[in-house]
Amino acid sequence: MDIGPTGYVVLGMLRLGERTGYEIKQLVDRSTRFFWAASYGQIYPELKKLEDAGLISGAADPQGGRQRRAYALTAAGEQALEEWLRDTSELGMELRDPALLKLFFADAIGSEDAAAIARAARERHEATVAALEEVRRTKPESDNRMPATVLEFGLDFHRWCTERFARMEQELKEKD
Amino acid sequence: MDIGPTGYVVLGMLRLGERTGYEIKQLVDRSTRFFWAASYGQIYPELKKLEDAGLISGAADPQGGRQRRAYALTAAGEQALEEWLRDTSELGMELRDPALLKLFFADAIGSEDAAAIARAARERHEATVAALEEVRRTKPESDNRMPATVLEFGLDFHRWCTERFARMEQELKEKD
DNA sequence: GCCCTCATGTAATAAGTTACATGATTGA
DNA sequence: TCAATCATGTAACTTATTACATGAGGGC
Repeated sequence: MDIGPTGYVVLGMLRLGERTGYEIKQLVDRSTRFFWAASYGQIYPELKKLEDAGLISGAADPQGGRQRRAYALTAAGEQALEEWLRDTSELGMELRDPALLKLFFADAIGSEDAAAIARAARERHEATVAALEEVRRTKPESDNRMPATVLEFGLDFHRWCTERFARMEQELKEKD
Repeated sequence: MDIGPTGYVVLGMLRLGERTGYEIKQLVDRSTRFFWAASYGQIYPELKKLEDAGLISGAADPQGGRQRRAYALTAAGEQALEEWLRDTSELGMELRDPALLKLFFADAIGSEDAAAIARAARERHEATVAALEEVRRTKPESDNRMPATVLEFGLDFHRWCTERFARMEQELKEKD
């Protein structure tokens, strides 16, 4: 059996402590989402698969009449996670940006319209910066420092994009 | 019927002149690939779909006994392309980076191993910069300036990533 | 003769999103 | 009481990749 990156997201989140599928989704949404998203449609089946493989173990943990199943990393799961972390052979960043795609073809429209694409892209990155700053503001303390390190990378990344798109916007307006 | 971004890639490539599916794939691989990839498995079915919708028109154009079908943009196709280009409502950049994902969980491994992830990521971006510089070097002349504008963005982008990952690598090594 | 490029296409598979169904608890 | 949140799960769908099959032309 082989685990995809999304499986390791689950493993990684469980390394920080026992969690339910629901909690994993919450965590993903305010942390890895910006460079690796995951939906319920992936998380729940993945939990089942990982348990079958013995990498995690789940236990019913109802709160009142509300059903709840919390999972914990097994020793095998911890080992699988660490092995994956140490493998640097597949680290290709994948970018999908409809804004760059439209700009690529934007000779078909006026440079004012092209500038509007750059402006909209800039605004999106500004919004992401604001969202990440909010995440940083409300982040719980922890002895794990890497999440914060990656968060700073994300902030710098979207700030850079903001500025670069702003520059492109200006250049497109000038060449009118 | 609605067209996805990949359909517009086809439309956009055809706006530059008559092309076969094979040629579109070549073009994509040395231009939009860095922010929007497309495989034969998408391109050929998409060509059929777009022709059925009347946005492009194909004509058999065999070279000797070698079969060949060249497509051209119709007036309706040109209009559809321009409408899509002017719509700035869906410009969300999607990033998927296994390197950032691993770094996020890298508290589970030593900071030397974490630094190795950052180093590998940096090397990948360096390779991409080299690839893009090669593309720039061998680019044909054209009156369309936007492809070059986007290429410069891509170069700056991967250069920035190179430096930022290098910085992270250093910081991880220092905090040993 | 053989390999590479040109050229078209499909089938199987993988990956992921969206929408829905279900139901309990909590707080206003 | 009503909305929001907690909680689990699946089915349908979309999107895209990989691998394969097929075959002609050009250059060594």
